[in-house]
Amino acid sequence: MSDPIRSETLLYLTDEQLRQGIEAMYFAYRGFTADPDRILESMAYGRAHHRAIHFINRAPGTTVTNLLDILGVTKQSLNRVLRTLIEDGLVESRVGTSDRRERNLYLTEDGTALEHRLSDSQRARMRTAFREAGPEDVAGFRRVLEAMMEGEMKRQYLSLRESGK
Amino acid sequence: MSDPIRSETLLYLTDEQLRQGIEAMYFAYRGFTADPDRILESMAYGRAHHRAIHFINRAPGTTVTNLLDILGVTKQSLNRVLRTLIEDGLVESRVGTSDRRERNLYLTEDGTALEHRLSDSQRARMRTAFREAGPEDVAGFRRVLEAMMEGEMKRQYLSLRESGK
DNA sequence: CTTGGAGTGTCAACAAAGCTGACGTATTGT
DNA sequence: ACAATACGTCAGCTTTGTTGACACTCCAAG
Repeated sequence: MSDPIRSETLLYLTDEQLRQGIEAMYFAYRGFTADPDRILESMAYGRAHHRAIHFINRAPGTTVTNLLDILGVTKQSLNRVLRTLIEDGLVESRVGTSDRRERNLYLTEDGTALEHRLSDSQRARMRTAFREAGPEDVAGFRRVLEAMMEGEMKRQYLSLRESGK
Repeated sequence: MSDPIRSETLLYLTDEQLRQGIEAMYFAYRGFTADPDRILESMAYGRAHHRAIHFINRAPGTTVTNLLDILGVTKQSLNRVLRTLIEDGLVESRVGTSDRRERNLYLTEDGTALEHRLSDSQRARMRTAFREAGPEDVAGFRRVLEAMMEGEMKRQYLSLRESGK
């Protein structure tokens, strides 16, 4: 407290700084979801469909249980979303080869097309923000976000990150 | 493209890097809301109540219209939340002094107490993440988030930021 | 002083997306 | 043979968002 160096160093941890971080997170997340939301609302879909499509594309052949773990919702909730996507021909559900109780999920051609539209718009905003900020800031952005995740989610994030080529 | 320096510098803008940024945002936001959500679910409240309480605390005496602008919801939706908070004695709605059509919103003692519980838990996580990352990373985090906001929301964020002592 | 419009509150009806609980079926492994 | 697992589905409830309509208060301009 009386150490000027220490209090200087820790200025970024004041309640006011933390509050600004909280509000930044709130407003930025709204920007983050705004573009896909606009595309989705023109169809009969919502954010839940987007999340399912994203992670099926991310890990083709994933099982329903795996998707439930990643999304952290109940199977009833996921099933409602998944059913419409399958009915609309965006997602294909194939009986598992090794374990035939499982269903492996894949995007169809149409599903892939929608995924591209959605992720293109989201990446465009992310790219603009990243370019505006620069590589150093992006590294900091990533480190802070990773430190903010809960244990189990962080594990899943890192495992997706690792499988990402 | 054929310039090695340029392609080196722009490596952080590859689609894979952007996708990881998107997933980091998704998982981090869930961590970000997890603690307040746990507190709120024990009462009859949800995230919408939290947001109202946060911004009323942030700008005491704010009007309903101002709050609508910040939160980006319809007045019917906000009104439902606001009504329960007023009934439960957490928020006070005073008739405006200069313009008596307006309602100035304030937290009561109980409202302030709940605000503290909520923001304490959220700040604790933010503080841990900030400390884990360090001041440079936090600056980057903030700059990227600001670049990610939509125009109108960024305006509101900056104006809150400015009024923050 | 009247009148138009802004700020607010509220009613009804509806939708998206989460939840719990219960049950059925197919399949697997012990 | 039987218990456990993976999945699907029915029914019902909650929160939080949406439209549309209407009433009231009040300010300001004509």
